[in-house]
Amino acid sequence: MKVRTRFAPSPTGYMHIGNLRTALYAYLFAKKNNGDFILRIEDTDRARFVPDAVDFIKRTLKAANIVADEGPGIGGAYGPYVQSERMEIYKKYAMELIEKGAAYPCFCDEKKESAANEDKKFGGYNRACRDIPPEEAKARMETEPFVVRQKMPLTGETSYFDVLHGAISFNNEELEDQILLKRDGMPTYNFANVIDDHLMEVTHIIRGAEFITSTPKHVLLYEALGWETPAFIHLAPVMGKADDGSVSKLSKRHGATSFEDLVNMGYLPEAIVNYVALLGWNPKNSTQEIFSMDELIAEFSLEGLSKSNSVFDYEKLNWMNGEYLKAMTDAEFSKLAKPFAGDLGELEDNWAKISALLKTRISKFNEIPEEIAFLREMPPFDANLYVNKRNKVTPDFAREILPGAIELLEAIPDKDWENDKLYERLNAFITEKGYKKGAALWPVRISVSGKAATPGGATEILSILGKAKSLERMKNSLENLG
RNA sequence: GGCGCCUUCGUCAAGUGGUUAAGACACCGCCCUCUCACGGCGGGUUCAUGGGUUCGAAUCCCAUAGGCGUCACCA
Repeated sequence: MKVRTRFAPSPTGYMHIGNLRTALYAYLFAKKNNGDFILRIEDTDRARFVPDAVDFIKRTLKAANIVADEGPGIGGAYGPYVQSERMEIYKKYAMELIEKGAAYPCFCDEKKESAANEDKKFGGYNRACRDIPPEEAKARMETEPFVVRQKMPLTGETSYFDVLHGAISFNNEELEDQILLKRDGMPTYNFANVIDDHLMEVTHIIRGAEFITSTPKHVLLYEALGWETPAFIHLAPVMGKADDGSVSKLSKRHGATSFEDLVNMGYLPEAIVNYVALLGWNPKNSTQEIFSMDELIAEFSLEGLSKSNSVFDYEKLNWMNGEYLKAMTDAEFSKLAKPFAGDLGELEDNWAKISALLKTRISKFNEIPEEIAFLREMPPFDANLYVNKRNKVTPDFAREILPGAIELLEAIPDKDWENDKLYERLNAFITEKGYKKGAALWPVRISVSGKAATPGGATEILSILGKAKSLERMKNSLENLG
């Protein structure tokens, strides 16, 4: 039998990182087994419907390089793939269950139903509806508003096998007569889900652990319909860590939690996918951590899934993103990083040089503006910045060396104002004077950057700034030294 | 609260009765070095607790604790 998995989000206009991971695993499993991956939109809650959310989901999956074989706008033999377009189908099966006596319509008014009632089993209203004869039910359904409920067993237990967790069972007493069709005619998640997964021939349901406790309801539905149950795989949730060290389900208070947020911060989609893949899954027999999508597909297996919660760790994501950045060519990096650089003004022409220096120094693109701020504008700084213990540099030494360095640089023609030549000249000067290279170049770099740490060394910064600006900065710095 | 799932370094995790309990991030040290970073080398820190079973337990069983989830005409 061909493996078929699905990702079935509700259209909220937001792709939580946990959902992305669920989609990824479903996709990887399908592809690993030469199966199909289906996108299905579960938009049965009219109140929460967000316009354009379907497009958003599709764009997100595309950016993440998760490709659906079937879905809205993609096509496939099992459509439509949007639940609101499948109303007739759900209605048909609901009627079938009513005929069978496995479900029944409830005509009680909404208020009464929602009122608290000790008889929870029947949703807080009278259980008499349960025994309504099918004929009478059908007649009243023509004129009165109703919901359809499934008759749940009063005793015994329902169990199922979860590929990850093994056998799980629940007492049927815990289950109330679940609603199949809502008052507005829409199916509930529990109902539509079962119908669609069966009709779309889904073989493996990969979804979040929050569905563990509602799965017995689904199982009872499969049984009532006389259908075989698919395999269930319930994934442990992704947690976030708060500043106080406490851990809870990943949410806004932990910072960015959607794929889009992360991309906007300057993380690469490939790196996010790679990191998320490893949050709750690991390749057996290997310590590899950097994976392309194809490698993930090749390595993926259900055995590598973790049963326990995992905590989203920005530090590790940073590292991984940095690995992807470093693996890029300078040209690729330069191009992708550019939109994060802001207005470069006169530095525009030197972006290639600047970005090359940035590549090994940032973990994500949004660090760029701060990294290069000193190039736009000389930051004010204190003479103590000239102090460098390791090279035994002091402000006095800066006073000593700077005038000579300025004089030397001033003599260099514009055409020779580039890194290699600058380095060569400065080096010759340093050797001649008997200075140590590290010690001599430190004050130069400070005088021109005003920062203890910079992307690029002294000569690289000089070359980016250009002769005029460099000398202006050096002279000012020397003057400020007094 | 009932029910359910889970529990190896701070974090991601390997491990399925006998291991010096992998590896990675982060952290620390050294080397490299025109600062920082990159790169190289090295280091510390872990089996939630208490009982069993066993010659032997991170691995099996029970209990406790803690975390998470779920109890909707939301998914």
